[in-house]
Amino acid sequence: MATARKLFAQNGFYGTPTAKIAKDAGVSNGILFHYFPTKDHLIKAMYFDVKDRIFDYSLSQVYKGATLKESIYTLWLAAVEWYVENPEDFNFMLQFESSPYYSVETEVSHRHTQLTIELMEKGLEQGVFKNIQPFLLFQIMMKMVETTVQYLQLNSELQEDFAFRNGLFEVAWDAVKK
Amino acid sequence: MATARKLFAQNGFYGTPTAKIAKDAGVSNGILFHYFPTKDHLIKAMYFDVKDRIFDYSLSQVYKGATLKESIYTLWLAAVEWYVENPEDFNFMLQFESSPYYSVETEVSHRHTQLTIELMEKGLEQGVFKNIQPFLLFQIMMKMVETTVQYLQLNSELQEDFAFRNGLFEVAWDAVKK
Amino acid sequence: MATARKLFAQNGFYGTPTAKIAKDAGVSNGILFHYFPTKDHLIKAMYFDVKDRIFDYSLSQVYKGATLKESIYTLWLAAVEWYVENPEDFNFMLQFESSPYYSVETEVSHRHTQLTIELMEKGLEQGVFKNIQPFLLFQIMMKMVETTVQYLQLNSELQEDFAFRNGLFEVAWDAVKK
Amino acid sequence: MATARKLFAQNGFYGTPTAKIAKDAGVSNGILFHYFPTKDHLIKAMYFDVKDRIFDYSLSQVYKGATLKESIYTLWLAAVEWYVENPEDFNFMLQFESSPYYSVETEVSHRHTQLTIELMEKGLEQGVFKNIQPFLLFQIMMKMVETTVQYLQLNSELQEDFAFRNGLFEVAWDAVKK
DNA sequence: TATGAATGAGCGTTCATTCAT
DNA sequence: TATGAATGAACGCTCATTCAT
Repeated sequence: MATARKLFAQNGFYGTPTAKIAKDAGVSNGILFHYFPTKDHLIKAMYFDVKDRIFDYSLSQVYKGATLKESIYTLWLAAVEWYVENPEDFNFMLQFESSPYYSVETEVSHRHTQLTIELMEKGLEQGVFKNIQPFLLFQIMMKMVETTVQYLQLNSELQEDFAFRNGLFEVAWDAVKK
Repeated sequence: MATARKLFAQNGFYGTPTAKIAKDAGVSNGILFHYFPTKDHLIKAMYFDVKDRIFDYSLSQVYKGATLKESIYTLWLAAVEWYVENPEDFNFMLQFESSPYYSVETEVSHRHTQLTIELMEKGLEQGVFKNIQPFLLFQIMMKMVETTVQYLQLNSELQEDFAFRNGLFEVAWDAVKK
Repeated sequence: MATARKLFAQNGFYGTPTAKIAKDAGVSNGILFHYFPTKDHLIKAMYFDVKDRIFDYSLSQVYKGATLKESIYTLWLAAVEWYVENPEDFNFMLQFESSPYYSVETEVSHRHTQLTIELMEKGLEQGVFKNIQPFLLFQIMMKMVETTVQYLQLNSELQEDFAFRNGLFEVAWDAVKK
Repeated sequence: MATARKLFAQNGFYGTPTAKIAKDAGVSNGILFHYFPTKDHLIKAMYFDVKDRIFDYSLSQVYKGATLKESIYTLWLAAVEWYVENPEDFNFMLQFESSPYYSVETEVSHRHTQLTIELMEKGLEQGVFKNIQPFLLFQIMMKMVETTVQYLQLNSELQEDFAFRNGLFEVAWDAVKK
């Protein structure tokens, strides 16, 4: 999957033959299909793998006793940082989410999405957010992650500029806060 | 191009053979390559075509004497409306922008982008926006268009709800305003 | 189809790659699938082609005013001769009829089968045949064709021995006659 | 071999991967090649296995002191009955005999074939058969077995109709008798 | 400007067979 | 004797592109 990630990032799903994935990974062509019955299965499995790793990283960043805004900030920043550190993951998700493989159901089923949506619901209860469905709030926040990461990729000198990131979190926060 | 748009929306760039485009369009396989030397040329031409049509529609909506916020609102709403009315255009752009065909240079070269960025610069001069580069402001606004259209596609009963759209414009506006 | 016939006879359906058929036929790999959407379509088309050619040859041999036995003899002998002259056709049919492609419905639908069965029905009406369903009578006769051709292939010195063939027709005739 | 027989009957030699045979038999993929060095060896071994079992069954049916016709009848009927009871064996033989695996030499080498041919030779000596080589007489009889079994498979309501079978033996007998 | 047959490189997948354990 | 992961050649089929007409 690591090899596939790299190649997909470089050439896209369709520009990457399974044979090349196997070759670059130093294994035989056939064995790929022993673990993933089809290329589509591989791609879907990679989606969950990325989501899982981001989720694990995010959990490692949150701490007990944080306020709601702090928690959301931590999750938001964790996603940004993960994608900046792992641009292949970012590129993969971008492709995946605008491909026929993606569905909202799949996304919502993941714990990372569920956790974030729960925080949105809490914010709605506390009256800190605009009156918008929690899934849409989630989407808005995540699109800001996307925008931020894309901009940081184009302007790599800003990648160490924490004030910049924090500024963009405030953009996201101002968007959803009442 | 209309046939290609429909097929690309249904099956993606890679899932749509040129032969099928030609067949569905009622022309011969060969003639497609008379007008577009390669499939890539077709795709790029379609990108500019969508952009052009959105731009024309947007211009038809703005009016002299509008305030800055009104102008931006008009442009923002025109994009949302266009994509809601022409979901194939939306689907096409989504695919295009996360494909290897897309580049920032291409996007910036278009008059639609340039016009919007000029408005962002004006807002910065007037001190109504946060201190963020105009291209990034543009991106944030456009991502909110994307988010809005996607949400409207999933919840089609909201497509006639103008208050909903206006509310989401305020979300976008709050994001960027100082 | 002629090239396919030759290769199928040598190596069987499964031992003959479509690429080899194309190459031996002096055409490109791809064009094969322009005329036959799949290898299976090619195989089925070849079945009807063989049947058609045997039928045409058989019709050219029968003559007006022949008695029932003469007519059946002519048909039987035409089949034997055709297969002896065209061993690839014979080999193809042998493979086809014991493959999943074959079905009784397909066979019965062909004019060659229908014509032969009609003669069997006439024989039943005239009381010259044993009381056996006409399709089974047809099968018995055809199996004797098969047996005869196989034996002639193994003993090629008999291929010019018309007395031998006639003798085997009498075997077939004795089998079904009352 | 029992599992292979079932799968070959359903999907043919080429439609049945060795992996599936092993899996359905509840053993590992590799062990198959411990007992049969190649798939071809398995198929050939299965051929002899079917022949052996038919031979054993046939011998259990013949009795001392039978006339020549009775002996032949018993052998013929034993073959028909075996194949009706064991359609997978029949299907297997049909495929095998029209495959590149089959050769006359292999067939003649089997005791079942030899025994039957000996009876044909005895009949020729006694002057009850037409003047035809014994191997060809054998083939004619066996083709009638084939025809009979195929017809019984298509018309299963006839499977208990012993008069029908006997009638078809008479067809076979009339074919070869002088 | 138009047709559609022809090309051929390339791809996803299969599967008999091997091999380390 | 047994496992099942690993191999890699091979195959059916696709499809962007070319070309004769």
